[in-house]
Amino acid sequence: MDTPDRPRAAAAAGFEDSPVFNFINNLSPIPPPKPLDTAHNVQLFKSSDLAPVSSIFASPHVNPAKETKVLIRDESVQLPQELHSPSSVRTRICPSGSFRMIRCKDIVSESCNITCQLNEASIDSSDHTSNSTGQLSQSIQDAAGSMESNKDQCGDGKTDLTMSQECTGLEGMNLDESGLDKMDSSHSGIVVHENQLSEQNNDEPAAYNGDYMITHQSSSDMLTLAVTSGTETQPVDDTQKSDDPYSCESFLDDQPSGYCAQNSVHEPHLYWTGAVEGAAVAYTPQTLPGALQSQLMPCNKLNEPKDHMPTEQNALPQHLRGMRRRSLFNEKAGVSNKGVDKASDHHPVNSTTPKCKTISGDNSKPLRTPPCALPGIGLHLNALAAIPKEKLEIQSTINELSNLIGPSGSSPAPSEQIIINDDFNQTTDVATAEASSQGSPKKKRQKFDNGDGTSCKRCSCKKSKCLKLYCECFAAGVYCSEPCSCIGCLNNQSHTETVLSTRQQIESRNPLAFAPKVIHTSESGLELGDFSNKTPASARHKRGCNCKKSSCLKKYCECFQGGVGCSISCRCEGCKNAFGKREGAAVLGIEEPKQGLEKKNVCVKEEKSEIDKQLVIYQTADTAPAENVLTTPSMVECRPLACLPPPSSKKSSKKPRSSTKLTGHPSRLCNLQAPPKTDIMLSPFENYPEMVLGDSTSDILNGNSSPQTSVKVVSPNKKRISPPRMGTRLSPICTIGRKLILKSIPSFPSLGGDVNNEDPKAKLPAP
DNA sequence: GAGTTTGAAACT
DNA sequence: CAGTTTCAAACTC
Repeated sequence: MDTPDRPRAAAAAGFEDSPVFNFINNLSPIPPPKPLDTAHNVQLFKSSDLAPVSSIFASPHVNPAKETKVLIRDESVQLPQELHSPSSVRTRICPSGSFRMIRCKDIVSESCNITCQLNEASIDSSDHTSNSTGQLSQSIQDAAGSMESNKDQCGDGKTDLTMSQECTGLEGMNLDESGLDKMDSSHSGIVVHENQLSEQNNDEPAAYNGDYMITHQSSSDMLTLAVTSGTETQPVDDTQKSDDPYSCESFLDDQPSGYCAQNSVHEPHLYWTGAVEGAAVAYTPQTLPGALQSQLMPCNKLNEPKDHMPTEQNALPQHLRGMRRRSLFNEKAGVSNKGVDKASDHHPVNSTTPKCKTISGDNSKPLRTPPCALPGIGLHLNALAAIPKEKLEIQSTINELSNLIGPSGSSPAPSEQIIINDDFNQTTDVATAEASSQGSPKKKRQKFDNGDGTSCKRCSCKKSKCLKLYCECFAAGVYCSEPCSCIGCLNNQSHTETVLSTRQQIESRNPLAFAPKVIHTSESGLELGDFSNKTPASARHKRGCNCKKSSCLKKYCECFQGGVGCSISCRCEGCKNAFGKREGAAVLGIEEPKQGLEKKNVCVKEEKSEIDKQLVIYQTADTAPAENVLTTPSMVECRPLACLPPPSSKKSSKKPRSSTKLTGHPSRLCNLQAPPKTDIMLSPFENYPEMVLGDSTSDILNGNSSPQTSVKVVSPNKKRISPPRMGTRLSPICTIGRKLILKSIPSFPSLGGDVNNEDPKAKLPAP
């Protein structure tokens, strides 16, 4: 299977001659994932192995569905983390259906969550562990076997447990992905691995990575499920996800049914679900970042180098690894923190979170979810930033490989990845910006934001008792923790019921209230797709901002804070959002603030220069910033597009946007807007996931099913992929990859069935 | 660290 | 649904 694929890819890419290609051939005997359609892969993967596809896709509403979707995407990205992060662990679904709160535990966990979720969703919602294990056991075993074999390859010499694990994990990841999304898997998987590796070993030679990747791919086909399962059930590595002392601490695992609230990551269901999802999103980027980053990174040239995991990590026990990841995630947030993060990076333990107590189980202030949680959107960025150049390079190499390989198997994935990357870039940009901005003094407030708001936050609530959206912690679906300086805080474990009830109330008012504010995913692509094929940045502000004085150049602006450009849905005035002006709206003639587009139009260019400057500053400030710069341009280009389709609009205020989009893109929008809340479980987050994943999935699906998507596929450049980014780094390769991918994409029928876009949610029965 | 600004969230 | 108030973060000094 694989070998042929690779060759194909290589051939397609014309890399046959390339040493890399040769190397790959040599290294990876194992066939890459089937060329199955990415979508199919996903389905296959899940359906056949894990759970019925229908379950996954079918029910957008249900967390599972969403999760699955998310997972799908995330998997590619996140999986790697899972591998690393034991803590990550699994999301548990609280039998009770209660919410699960995410604790700071770590971003890692989040990422894990994703995986877990996927697993759960696909496999079994009920008992992830037991079930998954049972089902997965075989796959796992297989995977293990393959992995071992791979390990050798991977090992290059470095067969550390971590490595092996990673390899396994990676493989698993890949496999999963392959199963799910080959598309992503190829790249993402690889990337992720690299990232992971990089994390562990910053210095890891590219070669190693390459090997790794290669193995990946090769093995990926086989192991797909196994890995996943491994991640959850197994701990193969870390596994233990929860087991990891660090990772989730008792919360995750221990949490009895009741509220899992404490459970950090895993259970995202309600309350937390959102957070989790968000996290996923956010993290995704991080995790994804691996893949994405790799792609993006290369393109963007993230500078951050060293932050990633120190070589030490290799030696580090799994636990530590988990920590690392966390730290990475945190990094994201931490990126903002910068210096600190960097330091932390080296030492996973520290790194992650001072704020988020990773380990401590203080009741007084529950751990917060690290940036993790949300992420949505944000965290990822950090991760990206954190990624060392080396990694980038590696990634590039990987990309090449992936391109070669990927194409054969999963074209779509790349596109998605790319998209994701874009998102990440944005996020990263934001993060970097934030970091730069936060710079020194503000650190007090530093939150580990993902952008989505999922990150670990510190609130200072005085009157809201941390039970309102004013409270970032609450909004992020995390309990307040020590870092918080809140007064009269009820957002803690001891008031779980109150928290949940409050949350429900808020959700009842606004189902998307807890959804990440910014969606990084490719949604835009879909949405954009509606408008036009050209989708620029994937990330979009869910609701849109209403900035008047900040010109969308400050954190006051959610869009800016989220690292995304303003969209049509925004009602901002004098928008100068460096990540993308609302200009598009103006162009579209959609909503323009009173001030008028004219101004914007006129000023836009000038502003751009300013923005660019800012971006540059950010970049300079942070290592990663380079991305920003790179991205910005793309962003700029994209902007208009981005503006076009606001991903989702909350039901509440911003009518026009949502309406417009909705009409245009019922499928996604519907999901977003009308979150199907069947249950509490469904919580807004569900929507979010859909949003996030949905994008990817939907996109994929759409590609298959809907012409729009197809369009996307056809013209990747326009849509998701932001040329600039691509160009920045990998350009050649990346582009090639894209092309290949794109070509392949059409083939994917995959999810279409599920996704179809239509509103899955309606279908979702709800668990 | 205190005070101001800002815009989202909440309320009417 | 629109307008106002409340709130806490973001920002400035």
